[in-house]
Amino acid sequence: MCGRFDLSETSQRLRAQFRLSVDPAPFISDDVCPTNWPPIIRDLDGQRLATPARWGLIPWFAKDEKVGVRAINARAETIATLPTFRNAFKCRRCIVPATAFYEWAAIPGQKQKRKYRFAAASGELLGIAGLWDRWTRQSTGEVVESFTIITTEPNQLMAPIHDRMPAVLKPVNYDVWLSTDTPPEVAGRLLCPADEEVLTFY
DNA sequence: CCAGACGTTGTT
DNA sequence: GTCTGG
DNA sequence: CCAGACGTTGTT
DNA sequence: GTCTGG
Repeated sequence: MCGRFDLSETSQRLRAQFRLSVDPAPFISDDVCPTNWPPIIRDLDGQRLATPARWGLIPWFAKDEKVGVRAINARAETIATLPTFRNAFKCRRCIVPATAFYEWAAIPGQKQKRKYRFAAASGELLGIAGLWDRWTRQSTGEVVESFTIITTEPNQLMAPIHDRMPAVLKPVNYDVWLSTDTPPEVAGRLLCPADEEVLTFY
């Protein structure tokens, strides 16, 4: 699973690595949590932009935003059919940029879990597959954009630590993942566990 | 038919 | 123990 | 995901 | 909005 990550990059670096149309607003945190508003990457009106969204997807049909706290992750295996995610999977895919993500594992005999940090072996940013949605608060008309991180099976590096991992996209697939012209069944094939050599951890 | 849920993870 | 907030 | 709280009353 | 459970 993925419940915390690190995003500590300059706007210029974000723009370069994801070929954004403009520099995004600065955002730095080595401890991004659910309900925070990190930037997510989308293709909007022909531009590739990184703009803030709330972590924890609130489905457009939800009556209250509390629904979002339960949807910080979405299983790759079920996004095509679950009501909360299926429309987003068809036409609202995004990339969550991250310097690293964290996983925790219990250590036998110890009370506190150990935290592991996973980063790209290349030193570049990770592009994690996500879905987003737009929700309107009935009482005020306020529009809230939110997102979830897609998880998949662990690769061999992750397996000893955890039974799920975020779906890390290959840079060569960024365009296809973000394009609304890509059919969901094609997009779904991009959500496989990362190759072992892509990540390092400590 | 209406009412209520709509999710993942880890842990038991 | 379990829920809420970040 | 973890950290921190863990309440009631009356009013909208 | 749409599905599930009663």
